[in-house]
Amino acid sequence: MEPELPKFESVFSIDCVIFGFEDGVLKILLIERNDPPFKDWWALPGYFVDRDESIEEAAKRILYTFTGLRDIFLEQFYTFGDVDRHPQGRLITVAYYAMIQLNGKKDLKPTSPFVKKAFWHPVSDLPKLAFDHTQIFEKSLQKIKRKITYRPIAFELLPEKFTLTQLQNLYEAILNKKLDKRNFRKKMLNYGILKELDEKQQGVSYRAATYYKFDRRKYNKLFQKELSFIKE
Amino acid sequence: MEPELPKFESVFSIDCVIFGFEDGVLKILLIERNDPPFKDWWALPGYFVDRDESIEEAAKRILYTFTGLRDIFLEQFYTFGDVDRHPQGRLITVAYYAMIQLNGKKDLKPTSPFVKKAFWHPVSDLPKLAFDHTQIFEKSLQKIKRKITYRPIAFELLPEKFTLTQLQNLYEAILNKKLDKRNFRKKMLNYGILKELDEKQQGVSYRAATYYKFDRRKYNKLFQKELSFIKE
DNA sequence: CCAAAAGTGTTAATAGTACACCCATGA
DNA sequence: TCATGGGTGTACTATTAACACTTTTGG
Repeated sequence: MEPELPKFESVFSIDCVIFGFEDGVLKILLIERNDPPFKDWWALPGYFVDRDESIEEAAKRILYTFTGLRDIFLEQFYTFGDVDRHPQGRLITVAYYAMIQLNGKKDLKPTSPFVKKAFWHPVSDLPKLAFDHTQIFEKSLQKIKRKITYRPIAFELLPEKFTLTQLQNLYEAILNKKLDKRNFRKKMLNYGILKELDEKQQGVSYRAATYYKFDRRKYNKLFQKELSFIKE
Repeated sequence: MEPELPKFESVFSIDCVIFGFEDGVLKILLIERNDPPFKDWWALPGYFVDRDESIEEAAKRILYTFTGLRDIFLEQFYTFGDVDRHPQGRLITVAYYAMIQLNGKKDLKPTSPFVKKAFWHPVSDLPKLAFDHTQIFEKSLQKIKRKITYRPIAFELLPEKFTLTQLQNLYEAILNKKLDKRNFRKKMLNYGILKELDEKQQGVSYRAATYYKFDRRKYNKLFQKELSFIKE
């Protein structure tokens, strides 16, 4: 048997960058803080991890109590630990990002007393955020820019049915550059991971676009070998 | 002024996966632990972060005291925080990897009392490691496999002067697959980031290979836009 | 002269890029 | 009939993949 060793306590937190996409605009979820430090500031949803929950569980719990959102796939992307990043002492934060279908998830219902409100905000126009959250956001954007080029994570941001133009707008919003329409469509359709639906747009005053669906099964077969997904 | 807030104390640690390359074999640096828990086990170099040092400073300090290695570029790649990953309580660990030129750095001189010895071990044949270090190593390998395909981090593992065959062997060791010699050379030379030297191998009983040097300046110009570096 | 690794080119297939007009729809 | 976005093809270039023999060197 090993001798009895002292127990230690850890204090650490998580922050979440939740991306959504609406009206061709890339947004993230912010909260207004209800408590000091940074009371009344806008911030990323984040809080302390309980001692008996995994980091991911914590991320999910905090996201739920801060926003009412559930069942979201979160991916860890970086850990921030500068000595002076929190006024109450040394605190490290494990940061996660997620991408969600924003439609139908507009009315956010925080139940946590630490949150005054939760809301979506365009990434192109972010104000100064609490703590080092601006830096955390920037790192997350950097990560997803890279990731959408080799993994089809962008589909997470779109509704079940979407048009190719919506998909292209999303890529353009994340990569922050224009793409060629014909080449984009050719490429996306070539992968064979989009299923064309019979359904078309309704009630638009221009030619109705065809809806497509992401075919996750075909994707899984195709991308087991981790191919490059789109060139930069 | 904001009201006085309670201070908190964090306990967390770092672990390092240090890659080296020698005789065509990819290796990592292990230590033999001198203290419980997992006394006498082999482990990744890692220890607690001091309260007034950044995570990266801690990683450098710990690596130095555990191995005698200095001035190494460390890159954070993941944070491990399962509830039961450490027998003394909840502990999260920020993991870093580094790639170093192994030649001339074979005699490792740990000064820390927590370390019995430090040594290089082939990755192809790792024993069971302390804590969740096997899992940490596997994640690091996954990360560098991806990274060498778009960034020339592999050069860090080679001596200043190297032959194209050495470079190819390294890629093959990391990716764990054979590459075509002609295509590999063509591609590497095409990037224009290798400088051919006048020098050739000495004293080999076969045609002497030309030495090359990595041209960091040209690389920086070329890869500002983060191109894809090698296809998988 | 043998063993061992260095070094070298071509071809075919695939993927990427650049580019402009007609189509369908509702108002 | 007009405004709006949907939808389409071709030619060129670049990249990738497959593939085998000659050269140099020391022993």
